[in-house]
Amino acid sequence: MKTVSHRTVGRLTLYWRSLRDLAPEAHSYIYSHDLATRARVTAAQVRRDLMVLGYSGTPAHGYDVGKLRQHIEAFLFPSTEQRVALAGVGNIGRALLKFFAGRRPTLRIVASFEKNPEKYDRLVGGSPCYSIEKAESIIRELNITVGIIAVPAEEAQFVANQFVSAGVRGILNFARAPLQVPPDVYVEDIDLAMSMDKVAYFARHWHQPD
Amino acid sequence: MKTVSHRTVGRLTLYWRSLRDLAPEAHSYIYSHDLATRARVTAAQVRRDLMVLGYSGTPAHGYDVGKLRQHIEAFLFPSTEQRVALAGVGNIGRALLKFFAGRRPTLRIVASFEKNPEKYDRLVGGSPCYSIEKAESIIRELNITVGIIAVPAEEAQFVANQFVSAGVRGILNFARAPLQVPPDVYVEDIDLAMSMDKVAYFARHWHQPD
DNA sequence: GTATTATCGTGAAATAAATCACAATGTGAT
DNA sequence: ATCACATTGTGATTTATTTCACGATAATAC
Repeated sequence: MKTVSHRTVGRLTLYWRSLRDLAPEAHSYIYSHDLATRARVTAAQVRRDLMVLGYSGTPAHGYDVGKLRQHIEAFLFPSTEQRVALAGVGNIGRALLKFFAGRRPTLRIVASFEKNPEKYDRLVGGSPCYSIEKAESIIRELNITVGIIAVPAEEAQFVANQFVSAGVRGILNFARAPLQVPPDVYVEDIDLAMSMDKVAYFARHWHQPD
Repeated sequence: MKTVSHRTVGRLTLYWRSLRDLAPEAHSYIYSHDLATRARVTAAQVRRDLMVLGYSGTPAHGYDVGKLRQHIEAFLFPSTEQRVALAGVGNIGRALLKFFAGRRPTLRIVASFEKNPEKYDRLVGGSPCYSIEKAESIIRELNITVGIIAVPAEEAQFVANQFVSAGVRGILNFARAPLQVPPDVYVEDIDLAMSMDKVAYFARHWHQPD
């Protein structure tokens, strides 16, 4: 498979969401500029992104909503259930467990891990929480391929190592610590403090139009 | 002021954090490659980023840790307290309130807003929660310039409009809806579902080395 | 049937960001 | 003093991403 831009993958989820949220009867076809408006990008960007799908619209009607959506789903979503584990059931961790619970049939958090004995060995946010000690064996056993890290910065690298050696291939990292992982493991960082600082900075300094 | 790259601003917070966390006595000087390792970027990237500060290191010792930190702080942080409001005290909103509480002296969440009457008119996560109806007047009154949106997608644009017309200049948006704002208002989107989808996608597909 | 029109797909150009590569610098060894 | 060295700051280059611009296409109007 040809390599697809990072950002394109992100925007495809925006398009998918827009299509999903269309009134079912109102539109059976949609134009690139309409999709673009909904996702707040340009029409050219939409058309460029959709090129990766191998599905074409027609000049007359644009894109068939149902078909386009199916092609995005085929591209973006796994064919079999993809399992996720989360480490660190503090403030953020618990909010994420609740947020992601039942959100997608093909992407499911099936376990969480925690260092603090008062928090593990019970259900948290809809899935069982285990001692972090058991992470490696449980991840293997349940065939988990995606990990979420929501532990303090000091422990993030340790958790990442456990995840990677157990077979996790993608990590969503909320810890305020840049992770060291093998090049074939994908890491997406969400650094809340950094984002906040950026917003505060640009709120004070004039910035270019979008 | 010359316009500074989006990403540079983000990385400066990483460098600042690295400097802050150095053992105070261990290093009074630091080299670009050392900072680079800590922030998991390249040395050239560090030097390029630091150009915006107008502070130079010396070829012999690298950067004076104290001075570099001061310059980053002067660049990145406001001179007077910058006030923040949050809308939507659900799962994510409450976690954010707790997460940001007391984190920085110059950046403080001073109010939250909520539609549901059962949740407002009391303290939530350390700051008072008001009816969303009062947002505009309270934002003006308290001179709030930064807003966090953690409401459902359907209400996000309404809240953004309130924020903007009350004088908010930067928005951290957790809603899964692209916002429409004037070009001089900065928006940073954190789309948890999109990030999760991206991680899941790239966990399944081979990707280039970092 | 032909002209008109709006849209699509995509090569080419523009813009943004990261990396390379090297002259300039200042330090310590001899 | 002089040399060798590691590091800095930055112009030039490369890579990534977005936007432009236009030929091709198919529906509709006449």
